[in-house]
Amino acid sequence: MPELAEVEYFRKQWNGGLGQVVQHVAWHPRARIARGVDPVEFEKALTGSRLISSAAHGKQMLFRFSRAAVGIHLGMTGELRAERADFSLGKHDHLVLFQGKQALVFSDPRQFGRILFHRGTDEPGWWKNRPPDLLSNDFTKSALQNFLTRRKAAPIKAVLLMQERFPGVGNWMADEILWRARILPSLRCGRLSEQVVNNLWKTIREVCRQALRVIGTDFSDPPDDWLFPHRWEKGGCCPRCGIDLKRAEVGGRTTCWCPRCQKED
DNA sequence: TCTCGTGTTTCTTG
DNA sequence: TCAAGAAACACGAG
Repeated sequence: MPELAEVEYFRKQWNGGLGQVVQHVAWHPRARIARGVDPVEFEKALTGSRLISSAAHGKQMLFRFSRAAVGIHLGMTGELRAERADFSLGKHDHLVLFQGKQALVFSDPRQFGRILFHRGTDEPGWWKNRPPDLLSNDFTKSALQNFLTRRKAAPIKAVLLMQERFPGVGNWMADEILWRARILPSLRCGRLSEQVVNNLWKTIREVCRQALRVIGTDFSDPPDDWLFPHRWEKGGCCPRCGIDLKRAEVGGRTTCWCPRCQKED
C-alpha cells in the first residue's frame, strides 16, 4: 500500500519516540527485510541511542539516532506504528525498538520491505544522491521532458513508476495522475506532445500535494471525485464522465483508466 | 485450491 | 551499454 503520502503518514507514527532513548531492540535478523544488515552491529549501535529525527523521501524513510541511522522502506505491505512499552511481538513484527514509554514497531507480512543501517552520525551513502522531490523546484518541466525522451519507447504508466525520477509514485498515484491528465496509460512516452508533458508535470505535483494533505495527515480516504476510490470497485465508473472504467496490465502492473477521458491524442 | 497484489531487484532479451 | 519486459521474492485475502 505505501506510496508517497502513506509513507509520510507512517513516518509520523514514530514521532512519539523522538528524543527518547532505545532501551532494547527486538528483531528478526533472519527476516528478509533485514538482508544485508549486520545484526550484531545493528543491535549494539541502536541500544542506548536516542531517536533524533525522521525524514521521508519518496518511499524511503530515514530515522537518525544519536549513534546511527536506520533506513526503512515499507515495500508493499509494511507499516510503522507505536505500541505500549510492554508490547509483545506478533508474527509479522520484524523490528521493535523499545523505549521507556512506547515501542516503535515495523511490521511487514510480505517482507518486500527493507531495513538499511548506517553506523555513525554522518549522512548514509544510501541517503545521498536522491532524485529531486516532486514538489521541489528541482523537479522541472525540462527534467521531466528529458526523462520521457530517453524512455520514448516505454508506456507512460511504466515510466511514472520509476523511482529514480518519480520518487514516491506507486501504482495508484500513477493511475490517478494519468486519469487527471487525460493520458492513456499505454501511450509510449515518445508520443506525448510538449503541451501534454507540461500538463503532466502540473498534474504530478497536484496529486502529490493533495495526497499528502488527505492521506499523509491522518490516512483519510480520498474523496469520491478522485479515481482512487473507484479503481478496484466492482463495476467502477469514471467519476468524471460516468462510463465503465477499464483494467488491464500495463508496464507489468494492473492499471485502471477511463476509455472515454483517456485517449491517444 | 487458485489467483492476485498501492514494490523492487535481478535476469534476459533486443 | 542501454532500454524494456519478465521473473522472483512471501504471504494474506478473496
